[in-house]
Amino acid sequence: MFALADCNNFYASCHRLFEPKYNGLPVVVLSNNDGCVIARSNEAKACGIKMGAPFFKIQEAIKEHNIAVFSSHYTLYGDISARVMTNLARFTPEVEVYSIDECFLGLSGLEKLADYGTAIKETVMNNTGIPISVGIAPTKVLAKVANRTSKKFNGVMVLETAAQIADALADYPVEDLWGIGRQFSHKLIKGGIETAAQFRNLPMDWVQSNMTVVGLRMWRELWGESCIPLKTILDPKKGMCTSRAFGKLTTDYNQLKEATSSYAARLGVKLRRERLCAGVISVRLLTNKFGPEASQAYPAITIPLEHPVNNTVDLVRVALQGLKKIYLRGYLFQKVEVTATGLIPEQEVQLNIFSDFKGVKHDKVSKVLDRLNMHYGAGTLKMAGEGLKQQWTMKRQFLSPCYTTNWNDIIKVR
DNA sequence: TCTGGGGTCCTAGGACCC
DNA sequence: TCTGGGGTCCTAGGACCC
Repeated sequence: MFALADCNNFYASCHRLFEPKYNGLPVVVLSNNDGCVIARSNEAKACGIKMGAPFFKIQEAIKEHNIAVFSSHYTLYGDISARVMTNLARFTPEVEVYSIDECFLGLSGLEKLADYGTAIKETVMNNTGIPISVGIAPTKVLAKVANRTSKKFNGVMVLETAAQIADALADYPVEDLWGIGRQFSHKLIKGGIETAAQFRNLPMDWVQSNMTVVGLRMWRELWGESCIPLKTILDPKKGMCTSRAFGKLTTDYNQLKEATSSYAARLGVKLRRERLCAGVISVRLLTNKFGPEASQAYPAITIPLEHPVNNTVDLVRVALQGLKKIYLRGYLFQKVEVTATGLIPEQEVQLNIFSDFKGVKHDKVSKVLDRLNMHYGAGTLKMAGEGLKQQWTMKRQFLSPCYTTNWNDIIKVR
């Protein structure tokens, strides 16, 4: 049996944890650049605020219902997530942290599953203050169904017998199944398939040929056959990307240079943290996709490196070479993406007989950079090319204090 | 004015091998 | 008139996830 533990309205709950005056009131959390809604408290959902709604389109509702608004704050969520996961790991050695707010648990050999689920839920609430829901079932796809259904009741649901499963699937919307996205749900609903039960009754061949082996796996899981194992060991990463929309669109080459340098440097920090080196760097510029057709451009370049690296100096240099080649005058760019692929572990990097790699010095500089920034705070020391004014940085108008990452913001208890 | 960021997996098709 | 059979590797594109 599998359990899926899922934090309720996670980002909104994180903010409430430090500002309990918002308990019971509508709260929304915005995406980067305060672009759109990515988390809502139950009260905000009840006000009709939709997931993904652009912030500028819901101003009236915000005012009308007096909804509290927060910019997203990922360091905070990361810290709270770690607390939740640590508590979940006390219940079983079989743990798969599936996302920042979700965790699969292997519950093989256990009895009284409903009681166990309740114990998990209450422990996490007591120890972290974060409300969670627990769904328990023989497969991961069914555990997802159980979890989602549980939110309508008391937050714990076990689907074990064939009758319980059939009952839960009977009116479960097909588009809410794990693995059914926009495209497939559209196709299915057009064909009259609206519930999970109807989907499960489709012939296997149809599912296989229309939805590939991925769809078939999901279909089998709905019949109780476990096809998606618990992943307790993380796969090595295949790619790593830093991409962020600017606070303001720009045509200015110098601003793009600053942003590209800054994103490449950030990528370096992420690579070094995981002790990986990049063999290939890609850079892409993007215009605002909501703008008129004629103003669109997505120039990109992929640059194989002679020598895999993770030091900031080399990464920034290569990324800027790429930018120079792809830059187009006259387009209003909204975003730059810097991606690392061909990742290999640091200690497996081979010297290339034909390259005159002189990165050893740069590697040392990066180590010093990381140490200083760790001690004095991110951004204390950076490359000159990242710029001082940084007019392109993202908008975060409703940022909460850094309760868990800045001594000055730590919460005071009287 | 304003519309997120970071990933995974699968398939088809082309280039290449013997 | 007719033009093999098996592979691997890579990339682009499309689907999905939170």
